[in-house]
Amino acid sequence: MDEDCIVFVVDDDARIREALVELLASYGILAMAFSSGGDYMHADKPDMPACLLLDVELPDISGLDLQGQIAEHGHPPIVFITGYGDIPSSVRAIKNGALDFLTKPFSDADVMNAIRSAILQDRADRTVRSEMSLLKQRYLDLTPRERDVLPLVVSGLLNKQAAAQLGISEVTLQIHRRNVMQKMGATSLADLVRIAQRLEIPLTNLRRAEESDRA
Amino acid sequence: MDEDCIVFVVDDDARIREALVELLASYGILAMAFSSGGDYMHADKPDMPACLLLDVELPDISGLDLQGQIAEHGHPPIVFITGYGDIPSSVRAIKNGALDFLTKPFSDADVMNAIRSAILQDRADRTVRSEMSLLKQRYLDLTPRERDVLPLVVSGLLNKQAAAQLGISEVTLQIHRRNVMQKMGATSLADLVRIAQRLEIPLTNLRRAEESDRA
DNA sequence: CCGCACCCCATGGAAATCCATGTATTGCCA
DNA sequence: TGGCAATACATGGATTTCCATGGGGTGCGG
Repeated sequence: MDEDCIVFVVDDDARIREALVELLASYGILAMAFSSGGDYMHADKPDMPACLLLDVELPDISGLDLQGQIAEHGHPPIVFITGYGDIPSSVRAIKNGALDFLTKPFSDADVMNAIRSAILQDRADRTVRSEMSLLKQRYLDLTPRERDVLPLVVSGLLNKQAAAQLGISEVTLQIHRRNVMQKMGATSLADLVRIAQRLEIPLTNLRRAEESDRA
Repeated sequence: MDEDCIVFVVDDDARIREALVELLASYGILAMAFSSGGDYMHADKPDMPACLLLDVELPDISGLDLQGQIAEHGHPPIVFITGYGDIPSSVRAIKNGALDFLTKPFSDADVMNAIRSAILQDRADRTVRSEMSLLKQRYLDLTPRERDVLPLVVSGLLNKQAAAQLGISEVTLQIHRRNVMQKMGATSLADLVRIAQRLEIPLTNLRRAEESDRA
C-alpha cells in the first residue's frame, strides 16, 4: 500500500493476532500486536502514520473504553473488529470517531480497505497536528503582554483602539504587535488572523462599542 | 422540551407512526408522519428546527438511501429507528452523519433523548446555514472584478502588489477593495479574512514570490 | 439614445502603519 | 550586583492605507 506506516493490532485471541499480522505482512505492511489494552497503552510505539485495529472485547478494558482513554491525545484512527458486536456498540464507536467497525467474518479486502483509508486519514491528521503543535509552541513563546495584544489585533481593532484598551501608548502596542507577528511567523495581518483562528484565540467584542462611542 | 420545533416521522408501519406521534404529542411536540421516503421528500415541510425519525426499511427506498438523497441540501439531523438493523447499516448511517441509530425495542426515553439532541443540533446548524447563505448571497453580489480583488486582499498582499497582480493601478484596486468590504459587511480587514475563510476563498500564493523578487 | 452598472485612472490630504533608534523601569536570577 | 528579559515610551521619517472629488471608457437594456 504505502511506505512508512504501521498497524497496531490489539486482540486477546492469539490466532486472530497472528492471522492479521500475517495478512498485513503479505501486503508488506509493518505491524505490532498486543494482547490487551494496557499493553498497547504502555508500549513504546513508533512515531509514524498508523492505524489501530482494535478488538471490542479485551481482557482488561473494553475497546470502546480504550478509545475513550486515548481520545485526549493524538492517536491513530481506530478500526474496530469484533466477533460479538452489537449495534449500540458500533454506533457509539463511530460516534466517538472510529473509522470503521468490522464484524467477523470479514474479508481480507474489508480489513485492507479500512486500513488503507485509516492510514491516509492519519497521514493528514498528523500533518495538521504537527502544524498545530508548532503554532501552539510559538504561542507559548509569546510574552504575557504579547498574548494580550494578539486577540485585540486579530479582532480588527486599530492600533490606537487596542492601545487604549490596554491602557498603553500606541507606540508600545505597535512594538508588541510587531513582535507577535514575528514570533508567530505571520507574513501579514491576514496571515495572523488565520493563525489566531486555528489557535481559537477568542475575539474581542469592543470594536462596535468603540466605534459607536466615537460616533 | 422546546418551542417551535417539529419531528418528521417516516415509517411504513402505521402503528409505529401513531405510537411515535402520540408519544411526541404527550411531550407537546409537533409531529408530521409519512409512510414512505417519497412522501417525505415531496412534502411541504415547515421551516423550523426539526428532527427526522427515519425507519431503515421503507417501501420505496431504504432509509439509508434517503439519507444520501437529501445529503446535498440542508436537512434536519436524522435518527434512525429499525426493527431489523444490522451493524454495517448502523455504521454506514452514522458515518454519513446520522445522529443516532435506535433498534427496537427502544424506550421512550431513548427516543426523546435522541430527539432532544437532534433539535439542539439543528438549531445550531440552521444558524450556521443561514449565516452562510447570507455570506454567499453577498459574495454573489460582488462584481467580477471585486471577486478578483477579494482573494488577493485576504491573502495579505499590499494594495500595490494586488494591483500589479491584476495589472491595474493601485487607486482602482483600493476602490474595489473598499466596495468588497462594504458589500461583504466586513468591519475590518481581519473580519474580511474570516469571512473569506468561511466562503473557502482560495489564497493566492504569490506573496513570497513577490517579496523575494524585490529582495 | 439615454441611463446605468461596471471598470479604469488621477490628485491630494488625512489617517494609520511600519520601522529604527534611543531611553527607562521593573523584576528575576546567576 | 551585574546582566537579561519584559514592559513601556518618544521622536521622526518612510510607507501604506483611507477617502473624497474629479475625470474617462465600455456595454447593455429600456
